Amino acid sequence: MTNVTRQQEQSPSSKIITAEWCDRPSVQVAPDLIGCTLARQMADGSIIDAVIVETEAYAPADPACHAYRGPSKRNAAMFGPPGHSYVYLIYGLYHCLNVVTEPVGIGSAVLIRALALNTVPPALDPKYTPKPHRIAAGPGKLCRTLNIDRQLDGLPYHPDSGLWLAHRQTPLAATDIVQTTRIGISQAVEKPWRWYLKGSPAVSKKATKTAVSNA
DNA sequence: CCTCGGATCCTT
DNA sequence: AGGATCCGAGGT
Repeated sequence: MTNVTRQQEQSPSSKIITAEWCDRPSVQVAPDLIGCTLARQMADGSIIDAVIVETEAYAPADPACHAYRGPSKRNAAMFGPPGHSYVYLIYGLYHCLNVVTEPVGIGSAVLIRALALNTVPPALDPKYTPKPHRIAAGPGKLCRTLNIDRQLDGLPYHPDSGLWLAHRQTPLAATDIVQTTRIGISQAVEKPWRWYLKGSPAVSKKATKTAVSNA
């Protein structure tokens, strides 16, 4: 914890993202998160921080959204306060990390799909890292790299949680963000609710392949 | 209960 | 194109 405090003092330009900032529709928050920082304090106390380079929005009336059919044990965090996490298990072996948006009672969130790491974690199995810049290029991969699982479900994004968000340190032009359709879903496939940082080598594989729009 | 399939990823 | 591997949702 003292490490975290010191780190914040050293980087006054990295302003923490608040719950209020996340209290908007997910389709607004998702593109705004591109270029922002996700930070994670690991078990050994070290801090990994990374630039968010790919996001997807999931909305209350969206059939692809886990909250579409109302609250359940799994998706409870989506109906909780904005600026908290929603972490779930997918395909029995990967986890996915979301930022909850909109007020309590409204089920919406932004899926973090890919990160460009500023610091490379020391003890990561080399067999998972043939290419260092792709270590977090996908929603399941980034959770594996940052050691994120359901223990972190429903926590506020805050240094005290060991997981937090910070605003962009430099402005990003709208033309640097590409908007396309979402990945891996079978419902509402036409909604253009995926955004990624143009030219980033860390966007997920399918995203690079499917890349269209903007120019 | 039982079955189906999923906001994935890696290997054939 | 298929397997790993768990569990929630929805129907019987």
